[in-house]
Amino acid sequence: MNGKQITKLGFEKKAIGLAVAAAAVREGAGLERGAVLDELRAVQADPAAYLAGGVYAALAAELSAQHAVNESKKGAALLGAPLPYGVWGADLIEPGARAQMDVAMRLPVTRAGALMPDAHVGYGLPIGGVLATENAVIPYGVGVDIGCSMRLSVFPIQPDALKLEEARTLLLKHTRFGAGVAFEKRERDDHAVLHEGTWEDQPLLGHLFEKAAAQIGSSGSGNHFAEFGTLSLAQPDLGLDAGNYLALLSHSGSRGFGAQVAGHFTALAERLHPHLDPAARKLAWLSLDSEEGQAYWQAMNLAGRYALANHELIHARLARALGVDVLASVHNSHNLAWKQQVNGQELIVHRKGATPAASGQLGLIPGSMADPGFVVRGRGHADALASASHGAGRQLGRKAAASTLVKKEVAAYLKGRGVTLIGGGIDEAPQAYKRIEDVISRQSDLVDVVARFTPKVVRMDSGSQDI
DNA sequence: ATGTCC
Repeated sequence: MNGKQITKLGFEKKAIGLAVAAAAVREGAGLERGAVLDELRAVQADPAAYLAGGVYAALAAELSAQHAVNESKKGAALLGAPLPYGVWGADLIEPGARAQMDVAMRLPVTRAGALMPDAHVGYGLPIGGVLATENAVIPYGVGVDIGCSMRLSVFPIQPDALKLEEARTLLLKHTRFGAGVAFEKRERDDHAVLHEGTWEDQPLLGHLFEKAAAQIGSSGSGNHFAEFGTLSLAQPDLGLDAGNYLALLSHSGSRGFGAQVAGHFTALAERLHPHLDPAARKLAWLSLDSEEGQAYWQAMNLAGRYALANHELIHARLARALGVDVLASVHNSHNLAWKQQVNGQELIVHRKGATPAASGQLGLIPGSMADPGFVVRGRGHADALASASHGAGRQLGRKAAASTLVKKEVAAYLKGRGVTLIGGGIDEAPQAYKRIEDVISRQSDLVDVVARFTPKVVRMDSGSQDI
């Protein structure tokens, strides 16, 4: 028996030599060439049946390995062209974000998608990207800050009744900002989310519990904020009369806990997809049929509840300090994946910096530290997968903002709008963001504006370069 | 986004 006959049977690479060697043994034992070829065909047809032992075991193992690689490559191949997807505010979106969305729309697990008008480049899926997949979840389709969210509390207080100095003092006393920060031990609050049994369901969660318990109620860094301002209702809504109210708006996420969950599972997804096209490496997914996919789903949802708990504590502390009950509140997550019916099929809808906007659903879309934010009500637009933007969106990256913006101009912008800033890096300057009015105007078919929030006293992380 | 390795 020679290599040519073996190759003709369809054996490849290392399997050729192993098949030749096994055939020589069988011919040596007196078998006719035709019978040996039949045996080789049988091994090829069902390698698993020959793995246990015998002359064909090594060949069967190699064939099984080759089969697994081929299946993996087949399952990881990108579509030749992106599936079509809706884009809102295309004139506001940089080409890089479109290119990232195009790659996401070529994943074999993708079924639908949309790009919101605040879109800009991120890791894997662009910020402002909405992606619907079938039976698969993409850790970087959710993002690093799992469960990043917004909360608004409206108080029974006239906006001018809270003096500037008192607002500053309250924010400094009751919020904590910065990477790695936590409340001092005696200041630490408790929350029901810390008493869930979920923490004991995975070693990773158990390991991260102490960090989560230490950081609960804190706000983090980057674009996270807590701010007092004026909520203006032109018409009665949210259970409130029309008018102006003192309100608190916060943007916070799942802190170190969520970041570690995201890092762990995206690395795991990448390892499980070694044959994924390098262009889509950061979009590696986990099947919801797999143990890993179920573990991510559980951890992601816990991080989502934890992030909302952070907001609840921030708002509870400040409401208590003000000595009032909250009149009305709105909250929404904008970095998360949800099970959602899309064209009659249950899909996994990832929103990475996108506000859920089902028909009638309330949401919050902030502008910047010195620009208005909006309470919106979703219109449930099917092509947008019932979503809207999560903010104004960056028009300058962090580095570009730090190198091009001038402190003096940022200070003038704040002064012109009567905004007092505590902390705040220059990379978060209003000039680093798109104009919120433009972004809102591009999505009038996705949401209706319910109310306007005008920031007055804003606290953010100091970052490396204060304004 | 996060003390940049779970």
